[in-house]
Amino acid sequence: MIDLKILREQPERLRAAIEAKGFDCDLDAVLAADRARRESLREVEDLRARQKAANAEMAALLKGSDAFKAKVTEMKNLSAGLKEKEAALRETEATWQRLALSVPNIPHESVPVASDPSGNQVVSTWGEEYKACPYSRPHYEIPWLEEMIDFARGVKVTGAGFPFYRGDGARLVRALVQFFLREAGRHGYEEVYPPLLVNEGSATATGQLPDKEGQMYETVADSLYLIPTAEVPVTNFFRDEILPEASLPRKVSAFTPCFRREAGSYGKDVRGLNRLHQFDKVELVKWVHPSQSYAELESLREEAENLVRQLKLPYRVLLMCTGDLGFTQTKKYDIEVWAAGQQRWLEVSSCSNFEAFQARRARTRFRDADGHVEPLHTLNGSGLAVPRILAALLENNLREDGAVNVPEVLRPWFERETIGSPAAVT
RNA sequence: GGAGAGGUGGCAGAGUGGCCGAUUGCGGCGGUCUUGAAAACCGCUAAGCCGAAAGGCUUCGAGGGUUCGAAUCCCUCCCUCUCCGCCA
Repeated sequence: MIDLKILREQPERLRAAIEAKGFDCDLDAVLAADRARRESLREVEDLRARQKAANAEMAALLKGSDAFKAKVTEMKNLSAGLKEKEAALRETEATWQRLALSVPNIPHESVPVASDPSGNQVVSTWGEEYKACPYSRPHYEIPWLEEMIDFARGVKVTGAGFPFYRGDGARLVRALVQFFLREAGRHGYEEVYPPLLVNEGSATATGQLPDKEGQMYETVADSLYLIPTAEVPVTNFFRDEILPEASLPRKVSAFTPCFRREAGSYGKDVRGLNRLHQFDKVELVKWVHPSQSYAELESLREEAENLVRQLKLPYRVLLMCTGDLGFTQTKKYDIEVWAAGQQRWLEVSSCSNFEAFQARRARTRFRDADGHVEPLHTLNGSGLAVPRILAALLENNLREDGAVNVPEVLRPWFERETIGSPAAVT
């Protein structure tokens, strides 16, 4: 939800934001709905005030008296009028709410304005992009891959995009998750294991609803949604709560599977592990004081980068342009690792600031020392998403003999130095 | 899943048609007293919306309804607790 003050006082700022993000949103309709709602509200409140005043009078009157009866007759009329106005108000409120939820968040001034990904800025790179060599290949062409990641059986059991991880593959997933969570703990994040299904209110607060229903799996009988990211349940942890200012920043990490329908992206990057309907991710979420959110975005990005560096994967950081910003975000960094086999970059983390956009929808606020209550700022970032990391590890660490080196930092959980040695191939 | 009991302010807990945004207690904040503290006493102690302000309105799980008037009566839904059944 955008700040209503900005909507009313600086609509041009919003118009520019909508334009820069490339969203379709009729701001004039929103403004008209806002005016209609306020007018309608005034009418209703005026009548209710008169009704309440009459109530007090009637309470003092003798029940059966003529004066009382006269009042009842008078108030019957008023009540009928009020009922009509209330019905009208319900309608204007519903329209207003639907429209207000359609206004996207405003990009931060430091975000480059551009309509397509060519406007994204590479802000840093780490490690070297390996050139393709005679034995390098995309992970989905490694001969023994199906031993570790069984796509065919996943298709049989569920459908495309739901692989089985087996043996070393399953263990590698677990090792990565353990590593990510341990690092998050070291950075002061409280580990949380959230529900994997959320209700409509939660999905609305974080911005998945309305409009993006198509991206989430929905349960038929209970109107619950499978989470597309832990961001949804975790950000809603403090929904409808007021936090003491002294408790900020709050930092939570969460490992969960994520479920995405990816409607409309069939045929795009769908090979192997590049794009799945179910994948594992550790998500980092922060609730911070508004004055700190951009500093917190930088530290979040740094924490995510640190994970990739420890895995010794070459990566680059992109500052996303306005056209690549989501509906809810004001500023976003993507971290992409280099996958030597495919000779391309794979996005493994997305670190975003939402300012008060989600907090307003979720009614998560903080109270300062003077007792003032205001929405806080929320941020989140992947730390990290598993399958593409796995893909990059397989491709970058593939040796001439066909085995893959396992990064040093995963040893506490993986316990071996290589996987997929030629001997394992059958 | 079946039967029953409930959902009221930070917490506990009154309130069964009007003067109830709501008695009271606890907790929290401020003050008096005290060398300091405790105790005692006094005061304050919800959020949202509308409004330039004065002020007004909303909210007693959610949504409808009855009524001149609903925390209170009716309906639907959600949730919690107890018992039974089932079950990882």
